Amino acid sequence: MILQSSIHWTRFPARAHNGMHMPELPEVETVANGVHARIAGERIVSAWFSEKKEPMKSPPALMVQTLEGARVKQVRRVGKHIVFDLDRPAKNEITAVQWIVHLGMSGRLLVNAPDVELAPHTHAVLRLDSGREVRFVDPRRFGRLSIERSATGFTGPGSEPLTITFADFADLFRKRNTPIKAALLDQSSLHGVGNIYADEALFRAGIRPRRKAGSLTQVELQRLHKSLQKVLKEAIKLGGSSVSDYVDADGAAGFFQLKHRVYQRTGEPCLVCNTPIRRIALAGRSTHYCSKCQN
DNA sequence: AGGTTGACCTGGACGC
DNA sequence: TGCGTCCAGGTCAACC
Repeated sequence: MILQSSIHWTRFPARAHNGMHMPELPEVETVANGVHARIAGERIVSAWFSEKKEPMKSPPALMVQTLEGARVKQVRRVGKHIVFDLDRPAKNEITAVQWIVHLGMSGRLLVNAPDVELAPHTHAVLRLDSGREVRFVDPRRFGRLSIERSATGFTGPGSEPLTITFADFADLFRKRNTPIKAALLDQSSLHGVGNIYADEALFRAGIRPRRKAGSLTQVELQRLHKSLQKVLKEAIKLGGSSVSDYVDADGAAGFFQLKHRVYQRTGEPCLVCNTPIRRIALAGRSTHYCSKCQN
């Protein structure tokens, strides 16, 4: 629908939104793919970790011991985690060995030439045999770094939103008494969905964030399943267009917000019905919705 | 047991 | 300029 009079609307003080990091599923996938394209097949010559304890979920000594000498087979996304599948020199082990990176709220994973100055809040540096370095930078230190060793490999806390069947998706919400938005954010059922895409998927499905998950009808669940997968895939596709320099230059700034229909649009007119978008607090997060389009 | 709330951190925007 | 307040893409432990 074309909004003929859009230029007449008062622009709310559009909080200049530093859209530099967006570590939800589409962003994490973009980063993982970008790092994979740059370093797959390379060997890690040495590893260094900062003294800050917060981002270290495994002991730094264990991470150094595991990473040094290992070859990076693959870098991929699982939920909101970035998984480095490692090949180790003397592998007489049956278990998979992986380095797991979670970006938290402000984490960044960079591939830099060694002469590029270390950014403030750098907490990990892996030097590769090409001479380049993988660097983990995280001002807020909500990110997490760990080693995973298990027979099955890291599978994440929940189900993958992109591939889950409708039947399994519906089962996640059937008996739950929590608001649907809180249920979408619960990583142990569905992993990868964060605050932006929860709001955006609920808007596209026409469902209010505060509705009890268990109260959704079959039709509403179908709309939600479809909307969620669609919005995540669309975001990945858009992120993908800036993959070429994202890890070097955080070039994704301001990109996804072009597609936001409710997230951080408080007070601005709904793109469908012109009703001002509302903002409420739910599950400790700011939540945005249209009171007319979502029921 | 499932659901809810605050704590964990830094830094940028904004108001006075 | 400076200082206080609010806010941020995420989890968890500790409650009820």
